Amino acid sequence: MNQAKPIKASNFIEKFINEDLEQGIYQTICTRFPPEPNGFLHIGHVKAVMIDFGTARKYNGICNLRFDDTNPNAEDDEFVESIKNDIHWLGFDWGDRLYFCSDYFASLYEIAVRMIKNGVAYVDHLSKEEIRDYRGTFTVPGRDSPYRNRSVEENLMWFEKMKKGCLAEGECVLRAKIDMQSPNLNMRDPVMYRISYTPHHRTGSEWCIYPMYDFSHPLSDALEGVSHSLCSKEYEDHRPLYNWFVEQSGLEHKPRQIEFARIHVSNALTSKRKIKKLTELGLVEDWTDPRLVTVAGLRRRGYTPEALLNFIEAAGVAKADSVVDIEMLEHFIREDLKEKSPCVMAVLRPLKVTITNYPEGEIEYLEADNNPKNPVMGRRKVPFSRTVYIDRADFKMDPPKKYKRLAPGLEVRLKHAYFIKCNEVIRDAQGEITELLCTYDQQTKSGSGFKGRKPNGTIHWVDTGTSQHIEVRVFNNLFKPGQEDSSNLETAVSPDSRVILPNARIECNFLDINVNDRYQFIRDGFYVIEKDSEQPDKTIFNRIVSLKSTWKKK
RNA sequence: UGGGGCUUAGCCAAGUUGGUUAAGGCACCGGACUUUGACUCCGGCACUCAUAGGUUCAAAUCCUAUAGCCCCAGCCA
Repeated sequence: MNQAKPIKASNFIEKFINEDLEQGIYQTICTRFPPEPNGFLHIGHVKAVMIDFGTARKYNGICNLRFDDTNPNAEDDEFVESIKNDIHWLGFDWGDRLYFCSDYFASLYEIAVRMIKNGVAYVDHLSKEEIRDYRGTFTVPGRDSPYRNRSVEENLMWFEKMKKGCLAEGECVLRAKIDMQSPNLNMRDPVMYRISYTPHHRTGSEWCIYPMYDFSHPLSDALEGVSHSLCSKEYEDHRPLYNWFVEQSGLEHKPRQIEFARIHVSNALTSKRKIKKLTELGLVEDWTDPRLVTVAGLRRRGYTPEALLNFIEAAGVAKADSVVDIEMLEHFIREDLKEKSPCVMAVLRPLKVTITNYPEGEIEYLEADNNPKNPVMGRRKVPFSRTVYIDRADFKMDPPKKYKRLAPGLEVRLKHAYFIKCNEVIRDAQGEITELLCTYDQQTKSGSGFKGRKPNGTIHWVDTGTSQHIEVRVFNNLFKPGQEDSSNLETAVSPDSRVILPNARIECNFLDINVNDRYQFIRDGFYVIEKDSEQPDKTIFNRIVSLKSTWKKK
């Protein structure tokens, strides 16, 4: 396909791609998303997915999903399934281009043999410790291994033995012969193959030698015809090596590696290692815990793919180290859900209110918009009677100035219903407020157009007779402020990171309740429905994110 | 310490073939509106681009030096 007019670049990667296209280095764009199946995807991977799949999509090219499964000690099928599922959920598809590096083991082996024959690879019998020692340091150049100049025949023989399983783990490795004096440590004869008898999740015991990343990755890219290998910054040092292996392999196709900075989110962990640690310590349920920024956790929490994608796009692609404020993530889920999710009334901490001048036994049905911003979501009937619940947070004995809720002697509007005025407060023996006695004003009915006076605010409520009991889980930041980088995760995790409110009540007359449906609790925030796996009949509302502000002082 | 990167507001981030008042978003602060203290709307928010010099009529953009931060010494990826 001829790219006569370059697509407008929205970041530096696309600028490079445009240049390559203009110079005719590549005709079509092919990228790849190369996760190692050793954990669940998290928000950081969403960025990579978006860059890899998104760039391909933008250039009308293709993106391969390739699992970098070259280390049998870490990988598992459980993770390849979750990764595939998460990518689909995010809205991307690899079509029939699902690859595994392990599918290339035979080709890679042949290339290694060819490199031995060309004199650029050798079998080294130095121990792990000796190799480290011979590698030198940042300032001290490395020394050649005594095995570095073995004959091709000898190397071939030993490599054959490695492959056939005649040798023990750690006995020797295959190394690239480059330059032990290089200022770039990656070029000091990197290991290409090591021996491991751990069964591989896909190839079982077929192989006992496994290629290292630096060798397998560039060649997998070349084998697949990848034009642009987009990866994170820590691989910048590896680029010369990447190019060297492509060159030495004799493969025709020459992919180009371009690096970008990973995304970090404040007050969240975007490290697979640390997330894994949290699960192991039992500080979170598992990889799908809603407090985590794993894709599965965010999904359970109620985040939508759109919100995640918009967030990543807004955060941008650059090369500077950065930490994006988690408020930005929250902004995008609010924005996405604002017009999508129905507004319903719920009280998290119920407080009984009796409307003393409302006829006993009478029930009337009030009209309520399901979403005032989005009329196509329709309306619903809300039952109203003499006794209702409001939220304890909406009543104060001694209201501060500018308080816009209920207090003794003050009048507020019950959303969708009437003005009520608080006349009396009832307490129990412990002095705890148990009930409010109020009167309502019939002429202030919602929709009546009453303009006679202004209420002191609008609060939400549910009917005592018809509201439904629910369990609400409120998720706060997993970490105490500023502690997210703590090496001691046990003390960094906030005990308030998950609060369970067992007595909450919600209107029960709205639509059908389905798992994964999202609702706005008026004033309180956005919630998603989850079923308790142990008590499938129990309805749990997980808070996705709260509304912007509550009562601000001053 | 050798090598590789990075540095524009509280947080991200455009802008880098040098040329009028340095995009946009998040956060924040005013004000309007309001049957959600939400939403929406209007306004504010970098005389300055890590620092110091230099070149130029003109520099965030070019040159020089300095500082700070990140990555690399796995038979992990």
